[in-house]
Amino acid sequence: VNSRVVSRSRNARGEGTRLRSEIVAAAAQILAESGNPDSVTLRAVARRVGISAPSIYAHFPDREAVLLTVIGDAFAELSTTVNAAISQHRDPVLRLRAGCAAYLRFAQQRPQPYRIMFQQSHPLPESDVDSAFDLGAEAFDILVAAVQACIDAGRSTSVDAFADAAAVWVAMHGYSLLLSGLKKFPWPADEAMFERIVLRLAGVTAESAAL
Amino acid sequence: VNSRVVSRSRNARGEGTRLRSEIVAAAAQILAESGNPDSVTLRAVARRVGISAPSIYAHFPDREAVLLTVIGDAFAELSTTVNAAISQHRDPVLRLRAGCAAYLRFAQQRPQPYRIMFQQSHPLPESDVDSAFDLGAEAFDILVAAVQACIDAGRSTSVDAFADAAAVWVAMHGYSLLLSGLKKFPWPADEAMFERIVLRLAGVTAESAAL
DNA sequence: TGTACATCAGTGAACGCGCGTTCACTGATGTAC
DNA sequence: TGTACATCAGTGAACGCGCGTTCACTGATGTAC
Repeated sequence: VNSRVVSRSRNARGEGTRLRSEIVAAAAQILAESGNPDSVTLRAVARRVGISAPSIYAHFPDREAVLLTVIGDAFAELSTTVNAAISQHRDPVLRLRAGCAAYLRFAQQRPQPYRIMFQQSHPLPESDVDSAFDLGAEAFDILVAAVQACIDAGRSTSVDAFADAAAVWVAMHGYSLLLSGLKKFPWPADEAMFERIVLRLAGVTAESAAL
Repeated sequence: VNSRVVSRSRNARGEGTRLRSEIVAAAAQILAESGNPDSVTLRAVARRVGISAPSIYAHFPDREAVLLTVIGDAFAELSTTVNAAISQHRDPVLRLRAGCAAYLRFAQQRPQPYRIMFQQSHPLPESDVDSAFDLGAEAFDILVAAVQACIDAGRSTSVDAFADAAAVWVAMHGYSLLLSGLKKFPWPADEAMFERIVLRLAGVTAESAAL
């Protein structure tokens, strides 16, 4: 048993990571369809992937770890997509607009992950809530900086970038959730809402907003 | 068996309604503690009330009906409390302030029912989603009217009461959820947020807001 | 006032189900010699 | 090139659990006569 010590760590043979990502994708699908983390069961995931449930244990210690990966991926994607949108512009108002638009787009396109990302409901252990919180705080700093850049450029009347960024964020959050949740509500045009919950709350001056 | 036809309907003997309301209260407690409608099981409710699970069937056709009653009660309470707050004032700005403050207070004091009330996640059948929607729409009309009253009194610069009321609502919604969910976030003072997401979005003029 | 009986709230056992997780296993894959 | 064998991905059966719901029941309560 302990004879050969050379040749350590075989390194997965092609599968391994593939199955792992199939598991995560299936879990994400189920979550997107049901909107309920409780329905992301190991057996349901395994059925969708076409494997037996115990196979999942080769890649994740338990059910919670699967869900955590899905949510962590969603955070990473949101962060990436917002950063990409912002960095396409140099004008501070355009950067703010693009970042917020990307945020709202993500929330509309992935309503269920979005909803669960910012929900305290305890499928997550304390340590992971904290790490998700750090990710979120980092993203929020970007928003504060974007508002501050508008102030510095004389394009916003804001006198408190942090508080105004917080207002923009909560408004975007509420709009995202309600827009995807209450489809029957006679929502004003998207641009009208955007003008109010982003530009007005950020104190962007009218002539600046008009570009 | 079919001899006596006189003396119909005995009318519960004291209990009956009492047990029913104990069931609803227990379900509401469980929901408030867990934040997860799935954990409001008939067995858990029965354990808390101190009865056997099948006893619940004397008062509700199934599990879903219990949850529905809890949520319906929460809607009724929100509506009542907001209306009561508004009707304590005659000044339109004060009415708007009081109504919104009451809304935010409700959401902070009953975070879990609040969260589930406005969530599309399907524990509810279509017809009940619709009736909840009607309740919510009615409450929203009150907000629109409050904003319009400010406009009519020359206290708001708003030119679209409906769109501005929608903006106020989504912002209050997002603030409510995030404030109770992210307790570690360094939130600005409550008044600072209130000023932004209610008064500024409703277009209430500075001198009017200052009273 | 007394008694037979209808009514009613509530019980306890049982059903079938889907779940997370464990465990001993199987068969294909690649490597050492 | 051939063969023994370690490794590894994945399986199938089984466990104990909590669940919603059904069903036949029990015993207290109140009413008709």
